[in-house]
Amino acid sequence: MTTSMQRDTRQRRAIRRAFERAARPLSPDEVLEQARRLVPSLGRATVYRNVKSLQVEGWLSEVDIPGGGLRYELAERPPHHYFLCRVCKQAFDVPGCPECVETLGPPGFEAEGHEVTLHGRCADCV
Amino acid sequence: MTTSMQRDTRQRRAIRRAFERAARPLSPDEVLEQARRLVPSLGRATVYRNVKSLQVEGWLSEVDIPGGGLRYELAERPPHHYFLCRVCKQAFDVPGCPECVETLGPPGFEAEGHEVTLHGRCADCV
DNA sequence: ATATGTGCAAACTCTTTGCATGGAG
DNA sequence: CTCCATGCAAAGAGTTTGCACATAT
Repeated sequence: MTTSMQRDTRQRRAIRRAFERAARPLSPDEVLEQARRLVPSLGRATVYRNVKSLQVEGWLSEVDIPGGGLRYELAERPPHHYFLCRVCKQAFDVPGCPECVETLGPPGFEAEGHEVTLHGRCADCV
Repeated sequence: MTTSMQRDTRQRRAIRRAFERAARPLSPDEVLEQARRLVPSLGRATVYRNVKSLQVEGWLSEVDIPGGGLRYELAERPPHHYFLCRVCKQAFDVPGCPECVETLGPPGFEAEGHEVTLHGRCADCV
């Protein structure tokens, strides 16, 4: 079981760098592609392991976008939602959060959180 | 390529029955379990093929719930959203749809639709 | 020096596809 | 009787894990 990841390796630095440079949530493949520019020999499993451990440390948060698979982004950001482009398949941040949402739950259900995802075409794909 | 499915088989009837009886979106495994009560020999691939073709016919619609994988439900229902219970992993319908949501998109982005998912504990798991 | 992280390959989960057989029409 | 749909098993996508070797400390 891998949860600690205390050592500062080239691979781990390259993965962190990818997120610091990205303005949007990244999929594991996007992280691999970006980080391989710095460490070409980087393996897929290392990306998965580091993304998982950076999550446990609270540095990354997981974003599950309907129809878009898993993504990750810096955890420090204020609560917000996502826009998935159906043309280029990239995910973007949407600032703000409609307060009204959690009151929708059926009676007797206890809502602890919510996700809102828009989909359509991004500014570059319109 | 399977898209037509014009014959009325025992398997297909059992799969339709499962959805007609369900009050909530069903995962492929839930469909298999329900439909096997009527046709024990039913195979997984048949569920996937029929669910796909019932979708193409417009009888089912696909529901992709963050953290909950793919589900399907009768297409006839009015637009609504979902509640995923983190304890029993079942998905439930949430009536209504906050109008405010699609205006959130960044400028230049064209939103064509949206999903809203609540998560927490359902009435049975509170 | 030594324990931890990496890279590869195999295992796993979920879904799709190829093919011979069973059954709807 | 003729094709189409089924069931099985193998193949794919995405993710996780076991193990020997490399390397940060």
